[in-house]
Amino acid sequence: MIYYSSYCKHLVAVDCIIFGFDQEKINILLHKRKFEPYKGNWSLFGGFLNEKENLDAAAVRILNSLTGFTNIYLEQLFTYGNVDRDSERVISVAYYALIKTDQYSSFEGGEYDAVWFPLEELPELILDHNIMVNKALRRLRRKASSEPIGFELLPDKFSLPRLQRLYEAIYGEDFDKRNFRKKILSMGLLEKLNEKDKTESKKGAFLFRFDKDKYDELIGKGEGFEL
Amino acid sequence: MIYYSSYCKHLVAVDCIIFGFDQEKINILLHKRKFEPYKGNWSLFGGFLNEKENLDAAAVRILNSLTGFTNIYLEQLFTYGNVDRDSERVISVAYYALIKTDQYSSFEGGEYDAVWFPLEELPELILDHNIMVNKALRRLRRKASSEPIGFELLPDKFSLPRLQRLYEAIYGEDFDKRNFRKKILSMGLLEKLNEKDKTESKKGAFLFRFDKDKYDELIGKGEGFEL
DNA sequence: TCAAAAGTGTTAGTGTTACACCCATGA
DNA sequence: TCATGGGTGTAACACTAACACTTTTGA
Repeated sequence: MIYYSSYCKHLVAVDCIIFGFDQEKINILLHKRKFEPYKGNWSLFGGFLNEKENLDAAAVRILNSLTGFTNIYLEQLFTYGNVDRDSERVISVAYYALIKTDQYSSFEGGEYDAVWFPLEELPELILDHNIMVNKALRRLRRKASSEPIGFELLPDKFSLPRLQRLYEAIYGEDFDKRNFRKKILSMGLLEKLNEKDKTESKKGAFLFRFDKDKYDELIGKGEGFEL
Repeated sequence: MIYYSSYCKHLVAVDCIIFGFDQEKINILLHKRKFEPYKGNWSLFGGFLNEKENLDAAAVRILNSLTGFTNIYLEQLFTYGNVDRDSERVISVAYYALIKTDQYSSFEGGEYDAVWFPLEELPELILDHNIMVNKALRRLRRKASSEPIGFELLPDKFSLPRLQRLYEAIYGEDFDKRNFRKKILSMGLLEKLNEKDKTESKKGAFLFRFDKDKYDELIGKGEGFEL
């Protein structure tokens, strides 16, 4: 039985803000739009929702088809629904993604024609995409201090100096090395490995791994991640 | 010029979670659905997005047409887009609203056929509306501690005991009276009036008013509300 | 041997929590 | 006069922030 046929229907798009970390700063992946209108201008990765497709699934599909990424952290951000935000009336549901860039190293300039831009050097984007990026960044900052999403931007094994540089990049400020270690280790969520990362120093820095099981256990007890 | 005509269109709905505070507990306003499907079942207040209507405007319109409320706090919550969430494929953008219930006192049972339910006694709602309510409550809890949205649930003038009861209701736990006062007053955002509320005690409690100008000033300095 | 990054503890200060009594008033 | 809720200060404790030197090792 069809009940809602008298109501008007709308185009629904999904746009993805993709964050990556290159050991030094947070970057956003952009590409030049492939279709009209605004063809050739810098844009987030977006597409339209299909007829029998869950919203989250559309985000995964669009991300994969435009970048090749699979199995990445993806979270709904906000829905933009002003009538005049695009040349036609389109509702856009924005998602943001966190990429472990080490898994997609030789990426730039490849088949996907995507370019990483540092946060401070973003070009002008089409439509309201700059606004979306801003909101995504605020969300990333908030979430990174209350949930362990930062690890989604790092390889599975990482050194503490690298983790610290990540958080410094996210918040745009420097932290004290000793205080940072103390706090992050005191949560008991990092497993220290018997390996070192020697790419950044001669001495080498011990590698750690985020312990998801222990995190789930803490969540069960009403505790969790707090930086 | 029309570019997007080949893409499929979708029904887009707006659903509103309406919070109120009755001096004792947090309530949610519900009504029995007026149309098929699920007619007669408990439901949030919802409707469909019109053709040339901003998303926020639709939320305002729907809220007003179903409850008579005007000029209330309204914020986008989340967008629900699973294919099977309704009997037909409908994308629903959820909003939550905070009501100063004193402004709508003789409301229940009136022309709008709406009923306030305490949080702990919610009935089963249609579709994914219970999930929406849960998410709204989590959002309310998070926001109430970092932004002065609690005042949207109180009359313009309120006593500190009442403000405290509000926060206790939101978080479901009791706070120490002296610590609560100390913290909230130390922000310097409450203006003490020369009036007392004598409805709750013989002695009477001084009334305060939230000072929005001072809050905006603090925000400009990078500070703000933190409970 | 030296440059460059990794690793390590302590202290002062700040904020948080816990706690008990007097006050004002209407019934 | 007494029952009810309003209003007030302090001390222990926990957490945060500031700070400097030693270690390792490849070049």
